[in-house]
Amino acid sequence: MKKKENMETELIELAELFKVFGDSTRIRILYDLMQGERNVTEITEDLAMNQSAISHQLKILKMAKLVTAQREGKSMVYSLADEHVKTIIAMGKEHIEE
Amino acid sequence: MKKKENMETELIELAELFKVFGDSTRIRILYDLMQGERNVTEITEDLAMNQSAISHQLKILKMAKLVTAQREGKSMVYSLADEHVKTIIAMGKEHIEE
DNA sequence: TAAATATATGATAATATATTCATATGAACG
DNA sequence: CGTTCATATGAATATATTATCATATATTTA
Repeated sequence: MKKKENMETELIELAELFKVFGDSTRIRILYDLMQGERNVTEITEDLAMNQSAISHQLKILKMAKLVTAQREGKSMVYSLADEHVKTIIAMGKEHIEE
Repeated sequence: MKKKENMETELIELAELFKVFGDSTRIRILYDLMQGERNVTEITEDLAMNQSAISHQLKILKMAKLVTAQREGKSMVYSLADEHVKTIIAMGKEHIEE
């Protein structure tokens, strides 16, 4: 069993993680990336949103380690960081589809 | 494959679900209920918070169908609605513990 | 049925969050 | 090396969210 304080910290971190999933722009970005890697312009077009808004949200996703980025010439190409992202989204879907 | 609009709606619902998990008070309530059912007073004591704050958050959890409530005399006893809650939290933990 | 206990609710204030606009930074290429 | 294209960033605004306070509602019991 963990110490009470550690548990509290862990729960706060958990909430912070889920908070990242809890925004429709960010979820749409993640879903877009589930189809394959994309640069910022492509994501901006796919979501039909402001480029700056997308960049701001990508930053949050990157800080949460849900996506990774690599430069390719002038563009930055984003991808999902790992399989957990897909699993977490799949779990959420299951709950909704009841 | 789903229609584009249905997908959008589903993603928005997903975001709304995760938003519910994305608050430390609510996550702490869920974790508390993972140990067993509790009435409002007990939750209030376990989290050492204001009773009204707890009630407000319980309402949000109930609307999201993450918890259920039943009256027992003067108290309302809350429980986790289903196993998905535990699974989703477990998935989140996995991502964090890397 | 009045008092006590348990919970819920509405309004308010404080805080957090997302989007937009303007602009900065960085890379490629003539 | 100046221009163009791609992305990031900071400030400002608008909106959403949370906790608290005061109080209402509901149940039990003296």
